This record gives sequence, C-alpha cells and structure tokens, in this order.
Amino acid sequence: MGTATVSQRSYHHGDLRNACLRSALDLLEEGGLEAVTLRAVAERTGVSRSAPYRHFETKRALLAAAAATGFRRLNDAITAARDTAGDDPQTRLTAGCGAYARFGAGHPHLYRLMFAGDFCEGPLFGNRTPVEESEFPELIEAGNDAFDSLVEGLQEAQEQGALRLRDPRSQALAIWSMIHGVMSLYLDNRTAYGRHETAALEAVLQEVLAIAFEGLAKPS
Amino acid sequence: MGTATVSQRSYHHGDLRNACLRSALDLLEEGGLEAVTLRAVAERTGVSRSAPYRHFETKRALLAAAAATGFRRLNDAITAARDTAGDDPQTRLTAGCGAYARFGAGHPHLYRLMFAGDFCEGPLFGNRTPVEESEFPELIEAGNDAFDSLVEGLQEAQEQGALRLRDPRSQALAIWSMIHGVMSLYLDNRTAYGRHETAALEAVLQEVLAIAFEGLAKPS
DNA sequence: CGGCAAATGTAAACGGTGTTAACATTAGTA
DNA sequence: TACTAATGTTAACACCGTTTACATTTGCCG
Repeated sequence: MGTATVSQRSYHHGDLRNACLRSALDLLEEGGLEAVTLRAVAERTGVSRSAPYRHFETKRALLAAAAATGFRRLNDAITAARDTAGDDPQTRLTAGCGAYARFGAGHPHLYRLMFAGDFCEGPLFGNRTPVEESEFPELIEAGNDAFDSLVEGLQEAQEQGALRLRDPRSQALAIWSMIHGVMSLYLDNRTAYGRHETAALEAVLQEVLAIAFEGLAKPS
Repeated sequence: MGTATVSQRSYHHGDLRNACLRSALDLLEEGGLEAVTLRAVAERTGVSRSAPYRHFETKRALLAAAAATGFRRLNDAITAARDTAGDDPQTRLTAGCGAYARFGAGHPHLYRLMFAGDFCEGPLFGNRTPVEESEFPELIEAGNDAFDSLVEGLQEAQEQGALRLRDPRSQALAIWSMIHGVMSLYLDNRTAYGRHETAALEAVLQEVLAIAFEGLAKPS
C-alpha cells in the first residue's frame, strides 16, 4: 500500500500542542467560550479525546495559553498602530487606544477570556514580582508586556510635555481601567446600543478618552 | 404522630422560588460561581433536584434573577451613601462611587455575575426601548434603575454648577465605564496588588476619579 | 543494527452537571 | 367532594472534564 506520505501522521501528530491551541482559538472565535470543549478541541484537531492532556495539564491550562496568545496579539496590534501614527504623542496614544478597542470588538470572546480572571492567582499588570511562581507564567508575562507598552507611551507623552508628570505606572493603570471598562460594558452588552454597533463603542470611548486626557493634560 | 406543625412543609414548600434564589446567592457568596450548581441549590433548600425547574426555566434564569437582586442591592447602597453625604454635589458623587466600589469589593462573585454578560440579549444601561422584549426583563429593569441613579447624581451636580453641561446620560455612561473598569481589573486580579488589598483598589479608584472630575469639571 | 525507555496517542470508564419525562402529591375550586 | 392545575419526586439522558490502563512510535545507547 502507499508508502507514508509527508502529511500522513499515522500515529504521532508532530505539533499537537500548537494544533490544539489553534483549534481552541478557532472554536472560541466561532462559538464563544461555551463552545470550547476539550472534546471539541480534540475532534477538530483530529485526535482522540484524551490526547490534549499530554500537552495541557488541564482545560484551564489550555485556556490560559489561549489568553496569553491573545495578549501577545493585542500588544502587537497596539504597537503597530502607534508606530504608524506619526509623532504627536497624544495622536500616538489615541491610535493605540483605538487599536485596543478594535481588537476587543473584533475578538470579543478572546478578549473576555483574557480578562476572565480565573487563571492567575497573582496579579498581572504592574507586577514586578514573582512571575515564575504563578500558575501560568506565560500569561502573566504576556499581560505585563502589553501593560509595559502602555507605560512607554505615557512616558513618551510626559517627556514631550503633553501630560502631567506623575508616576506613569499609576497613570497607565488608571487609563487601562477606563478603556477596559468601556470594552467590558460594550462586550457584555451593557451599553446603550446593540452589541455590534461599533459606532456606539467609538462614541463612548472618545468621550472617556476626552475626559481622561483633559484630566491628565498639563495645565496650560 | 405529631400533627402538622406550621413549619412542617411536608410536600409543598410555600415559597420555593425565593428560597432557591437565596440559596443561590449564599452559594455564590461562599464559593463563587462554580459552587452555584442546581443540585447544590436544591440540596441547600432541602428539596429534590428538579424542583427548582418549577420556578426557573433554566439555570441561566436563576442566575439572572440573582443578578437582578444584586443590581437592586447595589442601587440601594449607592443611594443610601449619597443620601447621608451632605450637600456638596462632588462629595455626594464621590460617596456614591465609594459605595459602588465597596459593594463590588464586598460581594465580588455577585458583582461579576451581574456583569457576566451571558443573560441579556438586549442592552442594559441607558436603554429606553423594549424592556419587556428582553429575555430577563427583571434584570434589565434593575440595571437601568441603578444607572438612572447615577444620571440623577450627575444632573444634580450640573445644576449646581460643578460640572460642564453635557448630556448627563453619556457622562454617566463614561463614568460608569471608568469605575467598572477599575472594579473589573481589581476583582479579576489584574491590578498590581493582591486581591484583598483594598488599599490598592482605593488608590486606583481615587486616581481615576480625580482624572475624571478634572476632565468633567467646569473650567474655572 | 537491535532493543529499550520515554514520549505520545487511544480506548474506556468515572463522577458531576444541566435538563427532561413520567409519576406522585397537594391546593384550589366548582 | 371530585377534578384540575400547581408543585414536588424519581430516574434517566447526554455532555463534560478527567483518569487509568493500554498501544504505538520516537530517539537513543549498547
């Protein structure tokens, strides 16, 4: 009979861990968190039900890996937007915030998973202490990296004289809280308009950012 | 044998719906959402496994009722704090926000359930349109009532000249977003300090509120 | 090369969960 | 007092996460 072709994969998969992760992300995007079932992940990957357990100790571990992937993608989206936004620090910050919102609106289930808060025992943003002691260090690190990007943007704005000189870490935490609040209410369908009314999201976000920048601006 | 005493309840419970609701709220407070199992609710109420289904069509309906109770309690806490906060509009607003944060920190699981976003098809805050068409109108109404309290506080502050004159509904949505963002990151263990570090929560909240009031204040 | 241990995948089962169907009991009423 | 609707019970269903025992393959060491 046919000799083993390259894509045959009779028994061993070769990269099952990443394949499961991709299946989980796909299922999440298509059907929300409730669609992400280990059985569904296994079936979609074309493997037996218990195979994923060779690469993820538990379902939470798989979801944590997916959330970490989400933070890395979010960070990429923010930095890319800022890098193509010119020189004005406020424009760069606004571009980053817009990319943040676009990411959340475009991947609502992933965004909610990233902030689901059932993964980390330890804190995430602003954490300088034991990353390795956490249950899912990969997730902690990805989240902190994204936070650091925001801190850099604020420092940049401070140095160019656009913002008051305060601790940029606490400024960053305050701004992140605001934007996350907007996204959270929007994604959880709590705002005044429908779930897919991107216009409503943009309006609220602009109002919040306007208030925030007014409150953070250097008194002229 | 003993004639039926008042509390005998041999077969019919009398107020099983409220009893289940209370059991669910207790289980939620004690063990988080994962502890709220219909079986546990039934057992705690001292009733068979399928009895709750006579009063709640599904588990989601029970959780929605619990979330509505949460919004009513939150509204009560906010208005009580504001009513005992004197006359200064900003003090009254700050007192309301503090009560909001205290409620969330004191009932983290309930707060997260209220904003879990798996109940409403339609929007919640700021909604003037079909409350009855929603899947859980009780929840929509309780959420809108709480939102309206915040709007009233902002109108009050505007009338007394403490805030810029803008649409108080969009101001309220912006402020709610900010505070909810702080609470969400805190409860989901995303902030820079431990979960039960109330001091950290207060610090971030004060920073956010300071920025917000600065941004909303009437230019002097 | 040969064989052997570790890594990886499979099959079948366990307990727990939401939900439903069929049946039992009670309350309200004509 | 009989009948009906409301309410509660028991037993089962499918689905889920997880584990255990077993099968296959890979890689390495002699």
